[in-house]
Amino acid sequence: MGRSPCCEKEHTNKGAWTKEEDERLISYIKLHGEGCWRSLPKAAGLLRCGKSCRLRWINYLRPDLKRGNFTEEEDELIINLHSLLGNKWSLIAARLPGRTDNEIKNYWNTHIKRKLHGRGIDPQTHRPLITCTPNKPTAIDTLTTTANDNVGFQINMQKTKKQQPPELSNINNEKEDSNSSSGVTTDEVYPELNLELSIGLPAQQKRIISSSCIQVNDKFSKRRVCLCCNLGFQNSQACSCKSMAMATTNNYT
DNA sequence: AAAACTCTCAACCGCGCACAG
DNA sequence: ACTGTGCGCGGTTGAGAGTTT
Repeated sequence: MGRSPCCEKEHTNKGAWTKEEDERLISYIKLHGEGCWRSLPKAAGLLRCGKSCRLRWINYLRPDLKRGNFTEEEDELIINLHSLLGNKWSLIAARLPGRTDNEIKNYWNTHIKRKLHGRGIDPQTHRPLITCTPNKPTAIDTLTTTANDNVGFQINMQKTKKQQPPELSNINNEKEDSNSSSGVTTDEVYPELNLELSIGLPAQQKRIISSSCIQVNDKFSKRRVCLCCNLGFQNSQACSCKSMAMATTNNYT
């Protein structure tokens, strides 16, 4: 059956917005308010997809947007929030008035990542890099990131009703401490932050065997897979599983 | 001067979730 | 319980600006 398209693509403009389109959108939203994005383009006389209108408004035309460079304080706030929330750009943006998720995401990818690498910190894990060269993450870093992000932790964020601020619960102190390179918690630096977060083990599907080994239970088989071995680090310092066989997809039931 | 290369960021795309019927 | 619709999110792309050769 498939999903119905969000708009009739053959009758919509794409690419950069013109001044006239911006003005139409602004004046329509000033008159009628936000919302009902699907029907907005037609009502506003725009040959645009509703999603495109929403994005243009939220990321560029909204009057409360703070344009211009990020301050040092904003930088540090983003870094701290990212260490707690990961790539949850909308949650991060919700705590930076006047900034959009898209803006923060772009800023993260173009500036902050580099900044953290310069400090010797892995931007994904917020842990010190184990580097061969000063600024580049190694395969081991990638491995650690993969294991921690995808297998080791599952971040549970309780979703709430629309339009309400997200409710996250119970910051895991252990994680926070390990991520805080200065030893100062986010609570101390940003007491006004309400970051409720809980972290738990992932459900049944995958289980950590050792730091680099995961157990994968899928509908075909149960098997152990060593990420180190798969990346060619078997029998090295990076790999402690001492079992090349684990790198294969042999069943381990 | 211009070609090649790099960087930035606005915009697009596809997916998942919530909700109404 | 199921299905369709709309919205919002995160990842990715690509045009254009800036820089280097």
